[in-house]
Amino acid sequence: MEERSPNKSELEILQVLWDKGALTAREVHDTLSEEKTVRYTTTLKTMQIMHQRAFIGRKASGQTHVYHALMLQNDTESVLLDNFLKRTFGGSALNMVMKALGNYDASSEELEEIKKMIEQKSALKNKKGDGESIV
Amino acid sequence: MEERSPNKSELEILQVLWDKGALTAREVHDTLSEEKTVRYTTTLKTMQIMHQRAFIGRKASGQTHVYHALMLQNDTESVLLDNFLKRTFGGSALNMVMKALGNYDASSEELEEIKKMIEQKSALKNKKGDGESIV
DNA sequence: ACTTAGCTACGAATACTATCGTAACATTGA
DNA sequence: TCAATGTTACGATAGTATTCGTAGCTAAGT
Repeated sequence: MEERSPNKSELEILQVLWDKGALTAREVHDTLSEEKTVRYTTTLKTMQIMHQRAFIGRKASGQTHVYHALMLQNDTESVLLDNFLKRTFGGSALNMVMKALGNYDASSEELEEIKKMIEQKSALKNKKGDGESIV
Repeated sequence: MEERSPNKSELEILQVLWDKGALTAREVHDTLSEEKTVRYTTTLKTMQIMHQRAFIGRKASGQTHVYHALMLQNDTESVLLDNFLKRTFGGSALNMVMKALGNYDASSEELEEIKKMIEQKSALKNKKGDGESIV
């Protein structure tokens, strides 16, 4: 089995593919180059490894390959979040959320969005508890 | 300069020290051993490196050393959170908080706690805006 | 035909992480 | 005294991550 998560540089590449869809190694590299300096063969090599690990798929198009993400962004983020949570906050999502809220400045709209989410979850919780037998 | 953050095993050790205060390598190792199997010299070696990196301090006590954390838990968690946020969520605390809320089951009390935090921040935001000149 | 440019494949160097074994020394108890 | 035990220090190894250079192939332009 040995299913693993993407490492730092692999994640960067996945994010480009999630953002822009299917791309050649050259296109991914050009995008990454806007952020950091790196050789083309480095990007290519990393993508070849990712292909081998089945993180991304590819289709031949003439002499080049067009790559696409095989991992879902949502799933990957959840796994990474869970790992990070365990590692850094002893698995307490509450602690992390509270710290995030404390450390970062959210706009009123964002705060409202989070509040809505919480009220929704609270409502669901009450509903569940209503008249249900104890399990 | 080259200030770095603790890696996985270093963080585990820091967490023990944060939790229990100043301890010998043996005591840290015994604590870690409850969770995973690892040799004593591995723990010691890691702590020696951490001492060299000034992550932890130590005082001689007879032939042994008593170690204590030099990094504050709060600061370290914030730095790690910030790194993780940038790396995985493109720096969007909102995205991460929403995903955490969606993925993990919080108790009513916890949801209430988060809600309180949000309302507090919202209030502060409105207050700030009130009658202040534009900066 | 030949040069240039772009592509893939892959070996290799480097750094970081994690782990362990061994040596050297001190302490303690029989 | 001496064997057993516990401690520090540190070299060595294995695995992972990251990066780059080179070789070989193909397409295109001249």
